[in-house]
Amino acid sequence: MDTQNPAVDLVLQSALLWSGMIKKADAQLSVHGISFSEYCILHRLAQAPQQRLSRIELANAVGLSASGVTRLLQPLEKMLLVEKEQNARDARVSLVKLSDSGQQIYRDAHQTFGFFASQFIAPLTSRQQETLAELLARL
Amino acid sequence: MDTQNPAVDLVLQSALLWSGMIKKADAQLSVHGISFSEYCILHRLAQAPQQRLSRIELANAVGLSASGVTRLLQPLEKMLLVEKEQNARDARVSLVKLSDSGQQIYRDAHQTFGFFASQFIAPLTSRQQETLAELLARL
DNA sequence: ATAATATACTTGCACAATCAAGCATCAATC
DNA sequence: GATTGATGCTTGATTGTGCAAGTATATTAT
Repeated sequence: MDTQNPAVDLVLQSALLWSGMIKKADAQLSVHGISFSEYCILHRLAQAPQQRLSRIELANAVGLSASGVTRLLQPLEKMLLVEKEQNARDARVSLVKLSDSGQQIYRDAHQTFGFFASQFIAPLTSRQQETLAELLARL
Repeated sequence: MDTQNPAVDLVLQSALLWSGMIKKADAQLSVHGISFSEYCILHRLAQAPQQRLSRIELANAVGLSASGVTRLLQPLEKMLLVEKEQNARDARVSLVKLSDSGQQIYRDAHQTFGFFASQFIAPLTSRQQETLAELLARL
């Protein structure tokens, strides 16, 4: 892992690292019956003001396209982890709300993922973890 | 972007950041007619000893499955950017070699990507870029 | 009020990537 | 030297995701 351009190496190294991370996370989360993307959705919803977000907000929050979110939500709705609601002010938006069972699944999955994430960054000291977070936040 | 578990936030933030990066890189590289994954393949080949790697080595280098590499190489072979060779010692392995035109395309794409990567990490000072690379290398 | 534009989705189609299964070849053991 | 197991790769079926186009609603300009 070394060449002419250090910026290229840094970026390629990172892409490889995080694609591997997602695969491992997927494996861990599969015991809860959800994928990494689905976990991201639940996580954002759980953090949101009323456990409620529009599909577009969700798309931005998890880095997917609008259609990606539409399709990702279909199974979650069928599993009843998530409910569809309307926005009184704007009939275009279709709000997504975390259901009670959704919250339960999320709590379990969050513990699994939290443990995984901690292990993943464990090679760094707390100090280094902070530094990393700060540096990434600037990009 | 803030919750209970800093490890979770760090990891989710990173995943989002790098998935966005790949999309932007794809857009930049499209002027050369190749995707980010294809650029990664060409890049690894260009760096390799004889511009030659087995498909498995390639898969590990770019973080894809073996079948992913097989399918990714098909268009590259048709475009004649890459050639199939045999390994005298082991008839199972099918080596991939960067062709002359492949090198040409790679050089162009590499310039584009190098510029993009530099811009991408430009918000950090050189010192910070080094720190980031070191931290990521530990993960 | 009407028209023009923009936003929030959804759907059809295409493509990328995976896994599981299979084939060919090599390596190790008996 | 035959069998057993591992490795390298390809193919079929499936899944995830995106883009382009379409619909419905909202907003802005006229």
